[in-house]
Parts: sequence; structure tokens; C-alpha cells
Amino acid sequence: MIKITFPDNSVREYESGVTGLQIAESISQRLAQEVVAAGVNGETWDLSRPVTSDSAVKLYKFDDPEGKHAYWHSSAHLMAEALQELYPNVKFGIGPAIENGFYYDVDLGDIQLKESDLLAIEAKMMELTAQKEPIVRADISKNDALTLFGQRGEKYKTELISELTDGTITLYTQGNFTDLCRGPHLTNTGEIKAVKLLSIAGAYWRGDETRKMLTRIYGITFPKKKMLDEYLLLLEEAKKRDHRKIGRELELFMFSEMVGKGLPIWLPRGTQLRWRLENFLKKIQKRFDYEQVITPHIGNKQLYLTSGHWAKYGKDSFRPITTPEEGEEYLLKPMNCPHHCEIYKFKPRSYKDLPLRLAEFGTVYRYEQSGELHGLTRVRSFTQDDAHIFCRPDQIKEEFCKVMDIIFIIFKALNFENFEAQISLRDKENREKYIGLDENWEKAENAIIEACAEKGLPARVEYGEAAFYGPKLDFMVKDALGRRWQLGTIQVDYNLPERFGLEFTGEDNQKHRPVMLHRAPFGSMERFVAVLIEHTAGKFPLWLMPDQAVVLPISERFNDYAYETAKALNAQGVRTIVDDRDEKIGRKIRDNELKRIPYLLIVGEKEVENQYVAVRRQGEGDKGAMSVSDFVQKINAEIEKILAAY
RNA sequence: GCUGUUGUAGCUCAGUGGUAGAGCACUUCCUUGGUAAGGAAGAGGUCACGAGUUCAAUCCUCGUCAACAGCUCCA
Repeated sequence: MIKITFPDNSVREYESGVTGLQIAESISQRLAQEVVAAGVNGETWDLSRPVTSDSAVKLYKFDDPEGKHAYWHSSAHLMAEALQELYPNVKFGIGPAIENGFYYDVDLGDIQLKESDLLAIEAKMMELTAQKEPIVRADISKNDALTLFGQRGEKYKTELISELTDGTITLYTQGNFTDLCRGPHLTNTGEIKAVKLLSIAGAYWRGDETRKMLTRIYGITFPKKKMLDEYLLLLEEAKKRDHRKIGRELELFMFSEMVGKGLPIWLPRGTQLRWRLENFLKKIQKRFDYEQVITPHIGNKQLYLTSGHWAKYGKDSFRPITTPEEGEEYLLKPMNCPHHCEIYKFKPRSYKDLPLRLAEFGTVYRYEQSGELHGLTRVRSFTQDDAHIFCRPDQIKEEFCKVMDIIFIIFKALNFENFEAQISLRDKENREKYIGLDENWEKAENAIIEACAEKGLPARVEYGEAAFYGPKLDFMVKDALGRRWQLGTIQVDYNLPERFGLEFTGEDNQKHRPVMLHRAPFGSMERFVAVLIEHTAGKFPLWLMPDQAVVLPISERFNDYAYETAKALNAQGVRTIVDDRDEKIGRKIRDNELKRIPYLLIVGEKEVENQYVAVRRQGEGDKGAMSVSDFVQKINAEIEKILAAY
């Protein structure tokens, strides 16, 4: 008998060799139906794999990330099996589960797969699931594995196997299909109930562009048809919220081939929106003792030789600008920090001056690979809501906490209720690739971890993700559709203070080196606005809306009253426009609803008579008539309710 | 940057080896209206750009540019 400990710390005894599935069956029939994988002592196992010693067991359903992973991994195998049936000469690369579904990289020889072929593959997959084939795990030696896959001409698999260093290699087999795989997997292909193959793409074998391009097929599966339908609906909804589409519809930003790719142009409404965000942050920063600065968009090449950026990124940057007479070289600034370091050096600093917090909405220019450019999220010119905090090493934690406070305020004001953080630390093994004293790294890493704990921020720790010059903390928000976006960041930097020879005089009258923190709560204005658009579908919080209200006269006869009303509202700070087109009121309502203007004010004979406006809230409908001053009060109350807290 | 797909009116998209169409938007006229599309007429395109094949190219071929998807990258 062995002891199995469950997550609630309860313990049950089972025969040695009991499987995850049997354990589930012993608890409830329902659980046995829903469970897809088992966590055994922290590892995810197949449900059919026998447990032979005392273990901590957790049963994963599809809803658990571990469960999804196994489910989609098996789905990748199912797709491979279908491909093998349909295209007998197919050679397989790798086929992992990913965040949303799975893919498999395959070599189909001369066959060019088209989107329309996906339906046939889907059908084949469904045919195979109907056969409810058991998925069987087997251990095999490296040599046997090489022989097995070698005989079948699976050159990609043999390459993978030859690089494996573990003694045994595991295979998974279902029906006629056997794959090299670490697992875990479902017990039976019949558990896969709904299949959708999403797209085809090319992908280099092992991500190496000098090697052969394989065909990558993406797909997703679910245990219930309804879940697939919901997922497809979500994809459609995401398409509707695409910030590139909404940005055009709401006239927020544009791109021009003439101006250049990846160079966003902010239209009047987008500029208004961005300014409101900037001013909002400036106001908060003022409260947190930041000082605003402005620096030029270019800097002498020497600045970047000093910072080290030229050596590291110079060859992948926009070429330097040269002066005609002296032949001096200048670079478009790819970041603001070197400029700010020079501000630090403007005069001798004392420990009493620290922390010194220099903030700038600094526009930077980076040569991103052309294939990377995407809407506002990846561009070649963008404005960071940047600030650099120069402080003593022992002030890092407190400064982190303060920056986190700012970030929380912003997320709250903009309705990003779900967010998480990632702490990026040094690679435990390769410490030599980081610059700075071990002792300082230790201090900074601990400071970040402690700051997160103190603020109650759930943070995932990732080793090896730190920049070469310091550890960092990144913020990820979940938008209204549950998609994750990386936004704000806080980074510790030991490198630049060193390279620029920054120092301050301590209490001991000795020179000391300050630490530098880079931080940007929004990340960049471009990226943030993009995420905000997708999060809100263009229905921004009232205080951010470029146009807050539109007056809709019922007929031309009331245009004068409409303009009077709009003027009065604008005078009282409510951003109001008039729709005086010669259209029926139904048409005006429809068009302005689609423009997502929060308040539609309908004025006709009755309103002129009573000096009223008939208020309609976007997406909600008629709210009844009220006086202009009552409306101003109502809208201001709504805005204050949102902003008062900050 | 690499691979693939695409590029036709402001937008969304049909279409053809014999120099082009729809819906919406726009302009004008009619209409003067009460909570999600009133009616009519009109204007608008070097069919991304450059070269080639052809009697003839928006259509076929090559190149360039851009967008999209994926890969790789991201101070």
C-alpha cells in the first residue's frame, strides 16, 4: 500500500501501482470523467501511469493549465496521426502545446498545404477520435529510438533523439502513430471532442533560418463543442477590437507610407487621448516627487559609446546622422537614459539629493526588423513615459514600492483589474554574463522580491530573464477578453552609473556610486493606447474620451439651440460636438453610437421650450430629459467618481 | 531580416488579357423628422510603384515598396 496526499493535505491509501485515473475514480465518477492529467510530486503525469510510492497527487482537469497542456499536446499528436494517414510521406518536426492550442511542424515534401486542406485534416481527426484509441507510453533506449525513427526516415526526430542525454527515451503510441515525446498525455484520443485547425504558417526547423522551412499547422481542441464555439466567438470579438481597426474608425492615429513604416502619426483625437493620459501620469508623478525634464531627440555618438549601447545595438540601429562640415556623428536616441545621466552630472550630488527622480515623455527611435512592426504595439518611433530614479542601493526597495504604487493607481483608473508581475532575475548558472557586484545583485534581487511581498503583488520569478545590467519587474495586464499584455516595467541598472561615472557624496564625505532605476508605468504611450483600445473596444473611460457628448438636433430648426448648448457645455469643461447633418434623428443616433461617444444629447421642440437636453447614454439608451446644468453635474460627478481616488 | 499571402475609390470588397464595379462615406437637391440606416442625383480610381512579355497588361513574368500571418529579434 502507498500513501497518496491530496492538495487539501488529506491522505488516502492505495495499492502500489495505482494510476491517476483510478485515484480519480475512487473519489467520484464525475471527477474521473473530467480529469485529464495527474500532478505527481510536482510533475505532470499521464493518468494511466502507475504510482508506486508515497506521493503528493493533484488531479488536473481541462481547466487547469497543466490539464490544458496535456490535452493540447495529445491533440497535436492526434493531428499528426491524421496527417500521417492523409500524407503517408510526412516527416514530423516538433508538435507542442502552446498557450492557446497546439501546433505541429511537419515536412510534407513537395506538397503545398492550403487553408482549404485543413477541413479534411479536421475531419480525419474527428474520425480518429471516434475510434477512441488508447494512448500508450513506452520507455525505449536511445539506440532503439534512433533505429525506429531512422527506419521511417524521420530525420528531424532522429536529430532530436541524438541530442537527448537522458538514458531512456519515451514514446507515445496511439493507433498506428508513434511519436517521440516526454508527455504527459491523455489516456485516450476519444477525450478530444471538438477540433478546429486555425492556420498554416512556415517555420524554420528549430527556428534557424538557414535550415529548412517546415509547414506549421496551428489548431485548438476542446472537451466540449460549446467551448470551441465560445473560443471562436472570442477570436471574432478580438478581431472587432483590433486597435488598428478602431484606431482608424475613431480617428486616433494613422500610418503613411510616405512618412515611413512603423512611424505612427497621432491624429487630433488620438493626440487628445494621449495628452490626457500623459497629464494624468504627470499629476501623479508630481505627487511622488518626480521632476519633469526635456531632452533632445538626438545625441552625439560618443554618448552611446559611453553608455555601451553603440557596441551592443549600433549595428542594428538607424545609421548615425552626420553634420556636413565637421563630420560629427549623431544618433536618434534609442532611449532616454544616457541623456538623463548627463543631467545627473550637471552638478555635484549629495546623498541628501537622492533619490533624484527625472521624468520625461521621451520619444525614442529604434530600428525594429520590418517583419516585427505591428500597429501601435511594435513601432520604430515611440514615446516612453520614462523616468530614471537615481538612488542609494539601500533605497531600491522603497523606490520599487513607490513605483508600484503609481502603477497600481494607473491600472485601477483604467480598469485593468487583472494584472500580474514577473520578476526577472539572473540565470543561476551563468553569473559571469552579468555586470556589477554579486553583492549588489543579491541586494537588488531581494529588494524586488520583498517589495512585491510587501505590496501583496503576486509575482512569478523567472531566472535568466534579467537584463545584463540588472534585475527587473514587469507588469502584465489581462484585458477584457482575458488576453495578456506586457505593459509597465521597473529595472535596476548598475551599468550606466558605472559607465557615466555617476557619484554622490555620502554622509561620510566619500564618493559613492548611485544605482539607477528605469521605470515606465505605461511602457510606451503607443503600446499602452493600443492595449487600452483592445481592452475597452474603444469605449474609453469618460474622462479620456476625446468627445464626451454630442448634441443631436431633431431638425435644422434646432441647430441654433444645439450650438448654444454645446458652447455652454464646452465652457463648463464637457467636451461636446454637434451633429448638424440633415439626417433623421434615428440616423444621427446610430452613427454617434457607433462612434462610441458616451452621451448623446437630443434637442427638439420640447427641449428648447424647457431649456432641457434629452440624454442618451451610449450603449444604454434613453436616460430622460434634464437641464444643461443638471447634465454637467451628472457628467462631472461621473468623472470625479473615477478620478477622485487618485 | 526570413517564408508565405495580399495590394482595385476615403473605408470594406467584387471583377476582367481589349484602360473598371458594388455597398458605406463624400457633394448637391428633395425632405424638417423624437431615440440605431428617409429618398434622388452626382462626383471620385495612372487598378501600390518600376521594368518585361504581348497588337494590347489592372490581370501574365520579374523587381521594388507596403500591409497581413508566422518565424527570429526587442536597449
